[in-house]
Amino acid sequence: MSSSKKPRHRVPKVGTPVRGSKTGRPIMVALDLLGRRTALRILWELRDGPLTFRALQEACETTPGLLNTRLKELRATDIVTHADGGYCLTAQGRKLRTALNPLSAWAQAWADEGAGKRAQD
Amino acid sequence: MSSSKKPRHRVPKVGTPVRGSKTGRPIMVALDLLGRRTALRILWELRDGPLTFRALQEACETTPGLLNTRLKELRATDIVTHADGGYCLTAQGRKLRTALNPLSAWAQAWADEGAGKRAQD
DNA sequence: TTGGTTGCTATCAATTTTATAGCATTGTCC
DNA sequence: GGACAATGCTATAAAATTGATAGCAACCAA
Repeated sequence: MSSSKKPRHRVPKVGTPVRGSKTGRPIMVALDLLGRRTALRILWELRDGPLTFRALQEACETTPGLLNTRLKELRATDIVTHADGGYCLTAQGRKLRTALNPLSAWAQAWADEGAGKRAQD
Repeated sequence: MSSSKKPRHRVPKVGTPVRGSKTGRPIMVALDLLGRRTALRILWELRDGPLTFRALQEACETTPGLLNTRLKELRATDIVTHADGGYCLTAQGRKLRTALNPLSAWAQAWADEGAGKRAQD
């Protein structure tokens, strides 16, 4: 049987509709999963190795509640795991982290061009 | 003078604190900006050229209110612009889109491995 | 047994997002 | 000149998510 209390939170899953997309296409699922607050940040902070729940919480400047919600999602999707020394990236997670490298490179260039600086009057 | 009514919405800006980060480091600003709902999706949907407000809204499966909020942010940060035929990516925006390619490649591989499928019992 | 650390859960307020409705242009078409 | 249709939004209220804070059970060490 599958639990009796209503789920107030659902983990994105490939092949089924996710928030903002009815198709369930992988890229959409990924965009939903990674588009949630601090999801990308967690990936980023785990880049140099495992961190304990609390260390990760401080690194991400977030709250235990949200961190735990995100960790459940990232663990359920095989991106993060809770190994011996704390939370760390799985093989898939490391690949994802690598796939994010161009993003940080872009961010730096973007900042250098002053684009972000012109924002917000 | 700088408007008298209090701003209920702020656009992330390099060098100043953003949601989830007090440092204002470019990567953090980018993670905040792109970590907001449908932000990445908008970038994705504009990959093949300009779309009108409404076409973009349908493509992103979102509402005018949210779309408009995101567009303001993306326009203020020089990632999206409203040219002749509708909304489209700026030069920076196109670079960002390119920087996201590895992500979609990852998403496909991730899906193929069935990782996302195991999620959410 | 007194402390510290870790990994959470519980509550509640604040903010964000979703769902709808609708309006002021602008540009056809007849 | 109407009668559309399309575009680019704004407005409003409800639902969902996030942020802040408190606190607890398990474990380890002194």
